[in-house]
Amino acid sequence: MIHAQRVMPLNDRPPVTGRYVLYWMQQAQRTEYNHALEYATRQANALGLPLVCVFGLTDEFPETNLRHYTFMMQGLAEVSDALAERGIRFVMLRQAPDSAALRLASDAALLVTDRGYLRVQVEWRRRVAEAAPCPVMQVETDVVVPVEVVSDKEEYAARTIRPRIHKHLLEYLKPLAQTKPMHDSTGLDLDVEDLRPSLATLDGLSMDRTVGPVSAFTGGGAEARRLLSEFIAEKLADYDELRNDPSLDFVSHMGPYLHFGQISPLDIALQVIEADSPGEEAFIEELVVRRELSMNLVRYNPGYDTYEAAVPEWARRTLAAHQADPREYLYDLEHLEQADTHDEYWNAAQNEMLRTGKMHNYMRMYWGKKILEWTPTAREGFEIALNLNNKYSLDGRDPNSFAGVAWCFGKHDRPWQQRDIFGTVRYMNANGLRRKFDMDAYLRKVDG
DNA sequence: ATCGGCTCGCGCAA
DNA sequence: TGCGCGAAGCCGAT
Repeated sequence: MIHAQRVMPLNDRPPVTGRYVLYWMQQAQRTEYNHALEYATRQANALGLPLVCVFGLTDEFPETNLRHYTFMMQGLAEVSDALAERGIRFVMLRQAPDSAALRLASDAALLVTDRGYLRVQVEWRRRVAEAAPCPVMQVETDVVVPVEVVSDKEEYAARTIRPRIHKHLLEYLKPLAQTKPMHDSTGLDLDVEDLRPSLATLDGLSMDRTVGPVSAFTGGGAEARRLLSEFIAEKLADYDELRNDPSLDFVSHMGPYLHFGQISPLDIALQVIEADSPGEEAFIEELVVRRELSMNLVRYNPGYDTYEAAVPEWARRTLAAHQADPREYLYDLEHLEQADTHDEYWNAAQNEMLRTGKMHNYMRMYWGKKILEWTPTAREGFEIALNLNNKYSLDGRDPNSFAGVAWCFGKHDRPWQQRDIFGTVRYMNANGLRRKFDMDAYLRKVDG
């Protein structure tokens, strides 16, 4: 079902006649469990019109490179095939997402899109809603509980958002039925030069190619569902106990797929609950409470990517008070980027990200805490951590990335024991890693 | 191995 | 206004 709270009109244009209903795909790059696509299909059927899907492929997306584009294109090739099978024309244009949507909006009776929370995504939608001659509807499909249903303000911590999410969780854990379009649109004459969604198409785009594709993760909904099935069958039962151990592989690996909208969090949640496993509670906590806390941050804090706005006042105060503390180790961006520090665990974490496009969740915390410790100011550390994460992680620039980096600097956390450099911001060290995990095994895992 | 203290502020009870 | 308690820890005491 599609709850009314998922649907938001972005302008107040009166109904117009048109040749088709347009689904502008941007954040939710999938055909399964996509409320926006289903909403668009039902509207098209109600209006007796065919449905067309448009996607704008730009090489000017901030901070992206061949690694991100390859993963995304693997998913889009699959989307293109799946839409064709359902009789829906998929149009990929070499244009910015907003201008691609507007290019086809002129002949649309209605434009439907999905929702993204980053500034650039909000801005694209604002421009489309303003310039489109037809009504524009946004359907929120990349969270389990719609962000504004959970809270109308920036939440302070997981403990404040948790009860607000759980209050609505059952209500939103509802399957989504798939509707078949009444009219086939694959043969529609649209007078556009569209791109073929394939890896070869990337050759024609100008982008940063210094960060290459990874073999550790293949993009696309099929691969996401395969990994999810494997996780549920072999790892979920021990998730609570073993998820933090970086020498093991007891995580779901859903991050990159969620980032590109290649799988739906609702779909994941329903499958995990269906499995009736002891790991359910811990997993839902990560997938829904903590993930949607990061959506809350990006939605309500316009400076989510800056030190001054994203890091809370108490943390900035205590870090500023320790600004002048001597640093035993100091590294610049280049040395950190090349995993060239005195700390073999940190280097391994950085190398894991460089080589696989993903860093183990627990090491991400350690990694960020050490950047804070080894850079001249907390502000510089914050910027370096964000920069490296966005560049090399497949899920860089996700709300989770911004929240995760900010957490290392005190966001969504509480003060702890006073110490040098950190003040009362939570500290982590290598002894903790060794105490809890087989770190030699982690080093072998990354280097092997 | 286990435990308390560290330290701040939100949110609820009163 | 008071009070309990918290996104993943550390450290020293027992």
